[in-house]
Amino acid sequence: MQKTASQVPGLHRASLRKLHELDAALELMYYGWRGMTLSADQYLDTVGLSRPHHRILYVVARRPDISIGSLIEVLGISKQALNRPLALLLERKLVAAKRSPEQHRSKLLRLTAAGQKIEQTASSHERKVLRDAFDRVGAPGAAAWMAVMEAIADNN
Amino acid sequence: MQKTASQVPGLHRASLRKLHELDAALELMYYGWRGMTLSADQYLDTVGLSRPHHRILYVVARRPDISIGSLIEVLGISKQALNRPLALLLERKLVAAKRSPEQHRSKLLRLTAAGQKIEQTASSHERKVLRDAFDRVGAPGAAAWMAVMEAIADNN
DNA sequence: TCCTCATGTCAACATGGTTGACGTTAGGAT
DNA sequence: ATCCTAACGTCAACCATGTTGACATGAGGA
Repeated sequence: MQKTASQVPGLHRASLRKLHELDAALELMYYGWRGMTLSADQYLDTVGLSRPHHRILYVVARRPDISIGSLIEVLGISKQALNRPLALLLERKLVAAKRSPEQHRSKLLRLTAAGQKIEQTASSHERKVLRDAFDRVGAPGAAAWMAVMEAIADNN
Repeated sequence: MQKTASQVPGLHRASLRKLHELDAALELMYYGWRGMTLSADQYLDTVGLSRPHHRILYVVARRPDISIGSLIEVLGISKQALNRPLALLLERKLVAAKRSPEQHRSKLLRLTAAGQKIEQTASSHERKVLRDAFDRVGAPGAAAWMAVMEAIADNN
């Protein structure tokens, strides 16, 4: 025994001594990311996909007819890195590619019905975690959370 | 040209159509994590370390005399995965290991002065991002952020 | 003495990324 | 018509971070 910690180590919020006032917040960012993506990742695993596939599905769902080049730019990865996960999505017909009639150079990507379903299911797992948390603190708390996250995200 | 997006793709907050009310929040979690860790990762890179090394330094700083086994448990990785980054930290004398006099089986880990310095610098980069964000929304906003993140983290 | 715990270490593998190089295809300009 | 170039495809080599499995070592405890 002597497993005082969690059964799922690494997802457990370890009790570490706080050396600075903001250490708790720092750790919350880490565990928050984990907490939001955990159930979605578990679902994705059941359909043989993972986070990079979900990232592609998420973006394509919100930018129908996006080109490969734009997708690379939005995701911030190289075309070679995009190649494998996207090829799988195309092969499994979760994403469809067509060449536009006029701009025949570019490939335009769209989700198929099956792809939409998986994207919605995976993303809704993440949204549910957020919704439950927001419900607990009310609209003002949620707005404050958004404001803080925007400040952090735009840090650069 | 035609680079309407960022110079550092992937760190840029892409403008995606919002299919759901919580899409913005979902994306903020992603970009928030990036925003918090970006400058720390850049600093770590200058000293030849990366995120896993920082994770080790962070935990050991807050649990002096932690054993290898406990460290593995807190980090949630296998001993083999811990081995390489920890070996580097030991070799570079950022972490010191001693066997305890009574519990001679376990190795006890501590940061050296050099290790402490690097840990503090890296972590303070992350804390600065948080502090600036909290300053912008005030104490109540910061408290609300913490409450939401706790709810998300404890989702499981 | 022997079992077991804590640790170390090797090998094989998966995943998600990188750079570099090169090929194809099709518009657009001269 | 020809050539340049943009958008995409693809191969190879590599790196970092993780995984399991197997096995070795060293020291306490029964």
